[in-house]
Amino acid sequence: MGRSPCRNESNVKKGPWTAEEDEKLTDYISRHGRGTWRTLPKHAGLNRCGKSCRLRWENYLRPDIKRGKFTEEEDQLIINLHSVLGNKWAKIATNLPGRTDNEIKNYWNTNLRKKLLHMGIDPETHRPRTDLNHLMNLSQLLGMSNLGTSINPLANPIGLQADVTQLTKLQVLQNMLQLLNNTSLINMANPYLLRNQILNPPDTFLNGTNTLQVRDPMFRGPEYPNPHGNNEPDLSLSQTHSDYSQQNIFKSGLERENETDYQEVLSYAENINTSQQNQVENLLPALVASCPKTSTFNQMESNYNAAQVSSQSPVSTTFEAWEKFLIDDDETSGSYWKEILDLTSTSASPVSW
DNA sequence: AAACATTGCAACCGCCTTTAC
DNA sequence: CGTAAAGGCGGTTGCAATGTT
Repeated sequence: MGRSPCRNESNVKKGPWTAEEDEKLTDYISRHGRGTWRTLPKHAGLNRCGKSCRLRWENYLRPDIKRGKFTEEEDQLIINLHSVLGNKWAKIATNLPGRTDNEIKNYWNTNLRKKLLHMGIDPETHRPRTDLNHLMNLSQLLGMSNLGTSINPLANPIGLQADVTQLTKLQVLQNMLQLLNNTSLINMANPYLLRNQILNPPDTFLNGTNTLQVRDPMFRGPEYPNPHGNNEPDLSLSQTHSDYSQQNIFKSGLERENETDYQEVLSYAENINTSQQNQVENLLPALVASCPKTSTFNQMESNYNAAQVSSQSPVSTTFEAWEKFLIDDDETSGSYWKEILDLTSTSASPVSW
């Protein structure tokens, strides 16, 4: 295939660009247009290879480049697009005007990736992390949050602690279920598992609402409505990030002008395997997006149905289904959790798993 | 204040795809 | 149709800036 031009040009300069070089490049392109990158350096009086010039122009000098911090909306869009497209930075960049693929890639690796990891989401797969270290951290977090509640139940009048507790519970549960499924380990002695016989592979946990359904401000758009009509942030469970993001990604992302991606979405959606759909119908609701492969399938299905989802009663969201599932028998849930956590901690040695 | 660690990001490298001949 | 050149992309690196001990 084609050679890499820079390798055979031994005398070309490398490393950071000087202001003078920038000026030469900008000046040349503004007067003559881009032309052929290979011949551009010679004509512009630059001792650089064409590739280097292209990179400098595309990632830094181009006049339409947007500078400054990424907004919440951009964050959200990148996360959503990444769950659909994976590391296709160039494709993702086409949906964020003024942002370059390199910038988005760097931002993902330095910020968004860590954000997701902190939330217990695997940034590669967009699914809950299933490594045991993380699981144990969550267990600790859960323990701490319960302790805090018992010490001073009035310390948090707006219920943030309850949110953290609930979220952590959900995360622990989801992680454990996936662990159990991944290892085909079904402990028949555990009443919780007997009650919720889930023998399908983890992908089948997903029932279509597979975007991040976590009550974290990071995942909420500014236009997210507050049903209580006050100025406080809406921490209710009545709407999920899924509802918001599915519309958001559709409106501001794929649908806008990227016809290829949009068609891709539709073609995936049209190929939904109905038997698989039926199979997952009665299973547990999904909390987060899945790996790119299944995520693509599910998210595209979700996007395709976004209009329907948004028109449904807000009560019938996935997150609420989880909440109901966990809280229905609140009096006994404490013992359930104790059992589960005990089981987890005693089973956490590599030998057991 | 100095040494060390971490972070953020521009730039490079190598591979793949597209284009021209 | 085959091949080489050029463009484009994603992974990785190197280094300056910043934070921590």
